[in-house]
Amino acid sequence: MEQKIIDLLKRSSLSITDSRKKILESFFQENSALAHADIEDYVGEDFDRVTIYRTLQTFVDKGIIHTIPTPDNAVLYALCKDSCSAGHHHDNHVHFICDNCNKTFCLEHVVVPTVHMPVGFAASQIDMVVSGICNYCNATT
Amino acid sequence: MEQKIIDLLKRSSLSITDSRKKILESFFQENSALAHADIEDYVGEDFDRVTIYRTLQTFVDKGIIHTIPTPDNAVLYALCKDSCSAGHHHDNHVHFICDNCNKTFCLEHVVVPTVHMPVGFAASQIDMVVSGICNYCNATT
DNA sequence: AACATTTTGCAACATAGTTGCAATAGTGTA
DNA sequence: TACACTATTGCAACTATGTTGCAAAATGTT
Repeated sequence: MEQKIIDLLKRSSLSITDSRKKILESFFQENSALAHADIEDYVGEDFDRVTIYRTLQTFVDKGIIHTIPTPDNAVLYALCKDSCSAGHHHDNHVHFICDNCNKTFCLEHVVVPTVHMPVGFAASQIDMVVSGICNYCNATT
Repeated sequence: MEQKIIDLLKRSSLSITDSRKKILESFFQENSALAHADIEDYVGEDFDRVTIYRTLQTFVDKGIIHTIPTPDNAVLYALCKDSCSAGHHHDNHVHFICDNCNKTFCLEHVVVPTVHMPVGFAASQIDMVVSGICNYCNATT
């Protein structure tokens, strides 16, 4: 894990710092998308709030994570797949929010469908967020 | 307009107050979705910030307006069509955000497509937000 | 190890949204 | 129209979230 994280940082030409390692670790540890507050909880008192904001912004810029829009307007972040590179995200998959456990997942294999736009409208990006019950909650209740 | 607004409030069994009239007016006046700040600008100094928050919440509860999730996580509100009733929204249409003029529109006639969920996931609500260039901006540039 | 460059922490600030409570305005009834 | 009852509003205070400038500390390079 430690090595995987260091490799990822090097590949993105970022210097290896404690906060970056810890924050990336939180994403690999949890398998769902994380809110800023989740990360703050995970890293504990080790790092300043501001550092987390800046680190997340850096990761987004470098294509390591992407943001997810949610209906309740909380900012969520999730790891990008390897195909993402700096400034060129490929996160055209559907995001799923579980109403039960409240976790958010990337449905990597569910591609956002195209829709037919009215005359005059030109689409450049499409976000799709589905909410409901996730597979884990469905299996255990 | 005044009468249309009063009728709408009565139909929702809400008392007719100055702030409710003024805030509804802002939605009928502008044809796009509005952020809290837009409404604050529109009503000026007439009403307290808190009143606007509470009024918007009331309108959402009564099915007069609905919220729109946006990729940059600003809360937007737009008028519901008549088919919406209290606690039972039918806003299953696509929302469009113009990257040029920054306005958000309800594409009432573009229905959110269904997508095939992975095994174990049950979808209950789908939000779709498209960004690009709107018909007005495409026509004038 | 020494230096230049990044990154971090702190303080201060800005914006967004919430809550309790007293004052005010709106509604139905006589 | 006046009254009383209820709903709504404004104020103050508070929490949460996010940003910026600058000095101190850590990182990468030689």
